[in-house]
Amino acid sequence: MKASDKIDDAAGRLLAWYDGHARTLPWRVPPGSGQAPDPYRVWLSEVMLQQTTVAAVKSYFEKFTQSWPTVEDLASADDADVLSAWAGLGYYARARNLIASAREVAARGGIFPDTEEGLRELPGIGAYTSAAIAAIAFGRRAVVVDANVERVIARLFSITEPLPGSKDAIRAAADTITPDERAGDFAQAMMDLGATICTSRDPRCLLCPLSDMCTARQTGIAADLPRKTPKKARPVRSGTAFWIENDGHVLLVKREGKGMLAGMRALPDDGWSARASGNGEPPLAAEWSRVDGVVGHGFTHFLLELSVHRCEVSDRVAEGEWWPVDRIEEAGLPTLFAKAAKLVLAT
DNA sequence: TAAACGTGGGG
DNA sequence: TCCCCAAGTTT
Repeated sequence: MKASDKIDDAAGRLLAWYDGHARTLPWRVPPGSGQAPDPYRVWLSEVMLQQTTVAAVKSYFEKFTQSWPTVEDLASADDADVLSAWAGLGYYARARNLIASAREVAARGGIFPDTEEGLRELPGIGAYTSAAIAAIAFGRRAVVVDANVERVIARLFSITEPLPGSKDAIRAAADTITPDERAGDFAQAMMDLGATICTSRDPRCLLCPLSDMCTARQTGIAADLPRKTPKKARPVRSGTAFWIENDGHVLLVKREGKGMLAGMRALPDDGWSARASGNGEPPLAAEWSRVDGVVGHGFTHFLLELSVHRCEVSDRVAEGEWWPVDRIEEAGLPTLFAKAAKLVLAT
């Protein structure tokens, strides 16, 4: 039986609201259109949307689907082209996992797994994304819980324990209102409600189709939920990037490993990291000059103040790609290094 | 379990 | 300006 009689028709209420208020999004099939969603586009959009706003994703989704219309197209692309196309979107492990997943799916004939369990085995697909794809692309009932749903459910049921400790309780509550039919529409309706009505700050309860069943609204604490455990302060690190030029070309390197910006093109640097500032030592002996100004950049877990030093060399002795300076915007630099390049070229 | 992992926009 | 936050996953 449901948690409460009052909440019984939350799904019906929400679906009716969605039929009239669904956002139009490039990766979305309109409710009631009868079109079958393309699992490739659902998957691609869901990965891009992980911790990333709809506004930021739109242009990337268009670019990717135009360059690679099918999962086989993406699977056969060069890694560097995919990473370069992802540049600026952040969380670059997503792009590396995207390539790996595309190749796995292509190897299976281009057919995506159609269950949560099957999807969950692809790299870069976790609890949320597997549920979302199973529901949206394949119509399977799945409890889809993202940050929007956490917020809606915490308020609807007045779950006051702070996140992330309340995740299990929130998921259990979400389960009680998840319908067997129209699972994909329901998931997207919850996310649209969270994104447009049940917003983090200043929820617009007067427009909410569930307002009369929302216990947090009844007690006036909706805007205070969900509570969250306080975050740690971010340390500030400093570092240096090096702009090494030769005959109108600048030296770019490929970042190794699996950590920060791994796999991405970058300027050489002095080894700065989240743990420690850089040592300031340039990668080669030359007549260096410091570029005026500093690049401030906020990562999730630390802040970086990046200085830029530049030099002109007569021989291309260093390891890396010599990239035409006047085409630096096509290099697919992560935002940090794009900012550094901009600083150099502004002087 | 907690930390690592990007970025841009809004209040 | 600064802090919070966004369709989370991996280790």
